[in-house]
Amino acid sequence: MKKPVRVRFAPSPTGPLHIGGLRTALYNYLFARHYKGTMILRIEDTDQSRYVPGAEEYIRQSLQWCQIELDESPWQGGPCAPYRQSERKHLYAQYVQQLLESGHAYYAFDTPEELEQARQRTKAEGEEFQYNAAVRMKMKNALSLPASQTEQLLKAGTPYVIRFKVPQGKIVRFDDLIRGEVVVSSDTIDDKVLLKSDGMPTYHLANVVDDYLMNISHVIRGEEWLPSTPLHVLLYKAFGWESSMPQFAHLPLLLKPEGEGKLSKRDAKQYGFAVFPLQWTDPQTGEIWQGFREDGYLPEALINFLALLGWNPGTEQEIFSMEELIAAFSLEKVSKAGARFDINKAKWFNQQYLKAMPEALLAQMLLEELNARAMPCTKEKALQIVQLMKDRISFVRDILIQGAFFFQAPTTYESETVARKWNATTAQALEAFAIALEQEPKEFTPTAIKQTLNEVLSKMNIKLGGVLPALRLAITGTSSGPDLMEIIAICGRRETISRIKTALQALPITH
RNA sequence: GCACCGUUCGUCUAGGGGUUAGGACGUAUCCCUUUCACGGAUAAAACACGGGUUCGAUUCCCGUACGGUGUACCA
Repeated sequence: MKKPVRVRFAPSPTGPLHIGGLRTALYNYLFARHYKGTMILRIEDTDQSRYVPGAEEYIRQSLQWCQIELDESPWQGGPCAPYRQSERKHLYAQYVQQLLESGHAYYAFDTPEELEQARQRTKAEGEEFQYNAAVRMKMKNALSLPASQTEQLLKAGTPYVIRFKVPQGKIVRFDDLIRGEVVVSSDTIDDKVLLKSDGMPTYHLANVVDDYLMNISHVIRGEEWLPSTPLHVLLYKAFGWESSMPQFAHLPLLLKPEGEGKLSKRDAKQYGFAVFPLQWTDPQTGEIWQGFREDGYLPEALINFLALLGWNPGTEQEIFSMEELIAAFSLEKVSKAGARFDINKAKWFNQQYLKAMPEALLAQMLLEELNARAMPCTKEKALQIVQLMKDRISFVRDILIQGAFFFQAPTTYESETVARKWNATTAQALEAFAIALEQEPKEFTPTAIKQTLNEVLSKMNIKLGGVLPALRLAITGTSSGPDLMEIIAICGRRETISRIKTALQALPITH
């Protein structure tokens, strides 16, 4: 009997959603949709001290921007509501009580200071402190203390935590859908805190209880959870929920572009690219973190890029729509090793999506960029520019740089091109061309312009190739770009003449 | 330190007991374009190392090295 597929993405609202988290959400979503299952979002806000206002809303907007749809969440509700762990507090207390009664958990009264001292002591001996079977009887808890004293402490309102009593000498094994069988000795696991002194559960308790209560069939999460999964398995057993335990799949991490460690927000600053889907302003420091959206990435491109970072269908297809990803996705094809983050590839995907986009839509995006900069432009002109530029850009914004001359006459001229391509002959030719343009009543299309230019040149007995670079220089200030006749047509007759005249005055003739 | 996970071109990856080890990004060259880009073509570029198993290992097993993650009353 196979359980219906129910997966969850469980971020904690401690800041903006990281790109690695976004990929985890994506894989969960693809898996859910592939199996016609349910995609759930659960907010893991059990650490009140790390709660960041706005983070939850940021997560919502990021997923929405990426078209990752949710079936159940705090924002839309669902059969397992509430979906915020802070609102489920009473449930955890109830379940931890069950563990207390069955002897799988115990009260512990060690203060943070005492624990810190114990850690220091063990560290001095060259080892790492573990609150486990070997030391638990030396600590201050319901196991080491006489029952009467425990009762007294509780009655006196002494702060306590509830710890899991990890069984000794047990072999814990589980099947990871990506990594295969994982085997760990229970002796390497310590007596983790289940319920904190503020009455909130830790991640370990909360995720097990909630996944059980929400009928989660597959836990798809980052590899950083792999070491604590044996503990979770032990918890399922202690609760007697082994038969309904979800299957686990631990995703490889996203690594720094170079050097060591996983991708962090610091890398964003260092390498100058975004690691967050949307721009984020830190409410405490006011610091601004760039986002993929604001950097000019299309959500489809970001998703395509992210999907292929750690997963591959085994074919040579590179471009995938969300529907295609859903159809092709499987956990078996997720790779095991961490993937280095390469922003170049993301750029390439964006370029591909831009090229494939309807021109009218591109024109509209260009218009928006221009409006944001108070640069006037008509719809028609934007469309023409886009048609000319779409194959040469990775971002719509590139048009403003590579095609700056569409919006403003050049103020400087590429000096190397001036030196090589600007001379007395070209200047004469351009002057004649300008005069011809003034007199020609003809339509101002690329072909007509070219004809006019050819007529002028043939009269002067000058070859087209000799003056084209100079003309381009006068119009654009550079030596490269799309078809010059097209550019001139877009700029218009009057502007073209004006630019030629300006150049003739501005550029000295040295040869 | 201990535990767990991993290791194919610079990067993302395909493959899998016998292959010219395939693709993509990036890089280089050429073609196209009197420019540049796009596009096309070509090239350089990889199975971490050492032992097994085997007729044969990049592929399977074991070590080593290296890397990653975890080791909180954080998630």
